[in-house]
Amino acid sequence: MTKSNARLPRLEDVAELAGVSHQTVSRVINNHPNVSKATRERVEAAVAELGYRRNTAARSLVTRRSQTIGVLASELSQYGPANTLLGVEQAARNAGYFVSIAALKSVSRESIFDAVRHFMDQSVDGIVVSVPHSETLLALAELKLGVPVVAVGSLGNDAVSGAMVDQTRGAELAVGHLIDLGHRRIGHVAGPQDWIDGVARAEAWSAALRTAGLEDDLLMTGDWSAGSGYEIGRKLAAERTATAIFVGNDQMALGLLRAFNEAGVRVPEDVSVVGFDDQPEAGYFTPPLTTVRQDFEELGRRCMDLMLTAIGDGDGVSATVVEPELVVRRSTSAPA
Amino acid sequence: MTKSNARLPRLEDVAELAGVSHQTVSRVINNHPNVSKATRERVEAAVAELGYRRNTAARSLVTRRSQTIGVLASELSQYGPANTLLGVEQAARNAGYFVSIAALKSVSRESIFDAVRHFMDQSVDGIVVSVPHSETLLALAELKLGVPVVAVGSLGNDAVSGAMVDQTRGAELAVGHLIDLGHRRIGHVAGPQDWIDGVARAEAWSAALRTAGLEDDLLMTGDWSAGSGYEIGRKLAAERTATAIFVGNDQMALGLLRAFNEAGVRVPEDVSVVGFDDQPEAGYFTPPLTTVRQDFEELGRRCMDLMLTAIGDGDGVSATVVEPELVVRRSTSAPA
DNA sequence: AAGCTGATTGTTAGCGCTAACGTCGGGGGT
DNA sequence: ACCCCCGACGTTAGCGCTAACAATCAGCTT
Repeated sequence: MTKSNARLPRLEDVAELAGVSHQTVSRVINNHPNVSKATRERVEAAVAELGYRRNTAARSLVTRRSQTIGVLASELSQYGPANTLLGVEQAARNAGYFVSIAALKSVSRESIFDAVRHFMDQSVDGIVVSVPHSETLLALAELKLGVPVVAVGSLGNDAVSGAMVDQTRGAELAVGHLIDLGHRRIGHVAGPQDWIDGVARAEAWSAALRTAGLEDDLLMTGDWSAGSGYEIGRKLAAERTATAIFVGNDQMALGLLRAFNEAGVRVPEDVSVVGFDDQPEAGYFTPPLTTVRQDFEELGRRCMDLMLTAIGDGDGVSATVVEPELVVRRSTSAPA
Repeated sequence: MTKSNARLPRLEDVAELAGVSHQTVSRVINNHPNVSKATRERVEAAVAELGYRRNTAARSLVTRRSQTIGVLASELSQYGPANTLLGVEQAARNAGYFVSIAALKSVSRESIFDAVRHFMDQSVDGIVVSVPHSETLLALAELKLGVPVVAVGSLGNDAVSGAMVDQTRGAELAVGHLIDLGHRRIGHVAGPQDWIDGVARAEAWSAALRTAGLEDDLLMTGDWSAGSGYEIGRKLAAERTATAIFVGNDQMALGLLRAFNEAGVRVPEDVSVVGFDDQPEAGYFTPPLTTVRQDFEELGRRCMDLMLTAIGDGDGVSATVVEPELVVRRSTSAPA
């Protein structure tokens, strides 16, 4: 790190210092077996002395592998996607990979292709797709791009592997909790229905209600934002048909709480609210939100595990589904 | 994108098809001036026909530039840092750069060095540092690493350039608003004092109060989290010395609101609260939060502007300070 | 008409690395 | 004693690209 102007040392320089050929140095660097202990140590000493670091570009050129994983993400400013990225980054760096990102401002066939092209220009060794739009997977499957693709938030398809939090289980936890409390009229504020998680939660909510012999007719759809939750909350406060609401994420739940508060609807006395995600702030809403925790970092790590196996240097991966967890706080109680 | 098994076309292939030398193709690709219109068009046609894309590794090897910007970030799961990254990524991709990230789980000399080494291994052309710890800049200045560094959230130093939101102005806006409303006892919940923004806001709060001839003795320090805001809020609710609180960020403000609500302290009737950041949820807190908006994406874009000029292909940049904006909602009012 | 200029194109030599193959010697089997 | 094999190295040939220089040719000038 010190010498800023001088040329960086190459294999050749190390070889000279160690009194071997550059190829032997390469072998040491790459942990090839057939190097005697003595030479290995001598080379390692030379590497240390010169502060040698291998040139990624040269290596990539010949191996045709860039040691880089591309992460294609949307909604990166949101808690879930951001933490997933964190998990991926951590696992990738541990495995010696670089992480290149491309954020999508809007999800369209065009923008996806553009980002993928960006990654191919970089010859990434794999792409993690954290764009939980149903459309995305289709778009990706369409262009067969010779590198492994791992999808976040779905189990993938025949062309793409995937890691996800068990949405069905999560919705069951939420709905089950409400049913256990004695609620019979349980509504759902769903996320956009072109989002994988949005439909998954809505379907699981519906299924859980039917299984319990309850009606699943109180369904509304937001756009994940607190604002949309607020609008829906106002309607809900006016109607007062449900005694409990299962909301698709914590942010919409926040909007709901706000609307209920304004309308004089008490939570949980008048209506119970359950969120989804358990973002760090959820425990400080008014009232503290009962919600379903998703471990996004773990999700990201799992993605990277899948990626490594797909690329070929993986160490064998077990599960692809992360279990969610119910966190009970003070936005739920038995109905009046 | 179609041919997955066949070798990707190289300059040579394009050259052959166009009936020119590979160097001429290179010239076309790189927009060198001295190429006749006819050949240029012929080459471009060949490029299009073969779907040629230049090999980054080979190019990097010879030019010693990777077309990659490293973004060193911490707290990526938070609204501010995440959006800054978004701004950087967008600007970088527009300028034809790749964005590589390294997230810091904890900020230490060790972890910073590690991440920087990671970037140097990748021969990044520049590093954007979004780790608003005072310590970070020192650590970075220490190791002179032959590439430009741009710091987010500070104006940098002699070795590092920087882009920031005008924290002083932001704090003035917040405190000024409270003073205008008639408040005389205005407290501050600061962020950690080893964070640049944390001290900047605290100092500006203090300065603004003194200028107005008011006391600046009501200072408490949190860790940016809603939890810490909650703890502080409980104390504040018990003491009831201040009639208004300027909080270092929206999340701590959320905790404060929660604590006040529990303690029966009404906002804004009993005490006014101003936050900082204006994250999208702030408008849906109970009550909706008056806060100071920071345009993080713009901040990220500015960083990239600075980076481009530092690297040398910049188009001349004006300001490095982004103006904050006061957003008045319902958590502030005149004192009783 | 000879020579010069500048625009356009081609040729050559690496960038630093790894894969493939060549070499060399010593130990074990016969 | 001979041969073969295999471990431990070295040598060679690119990977695909760009920089630097060489070559060619048309259009001028004198």
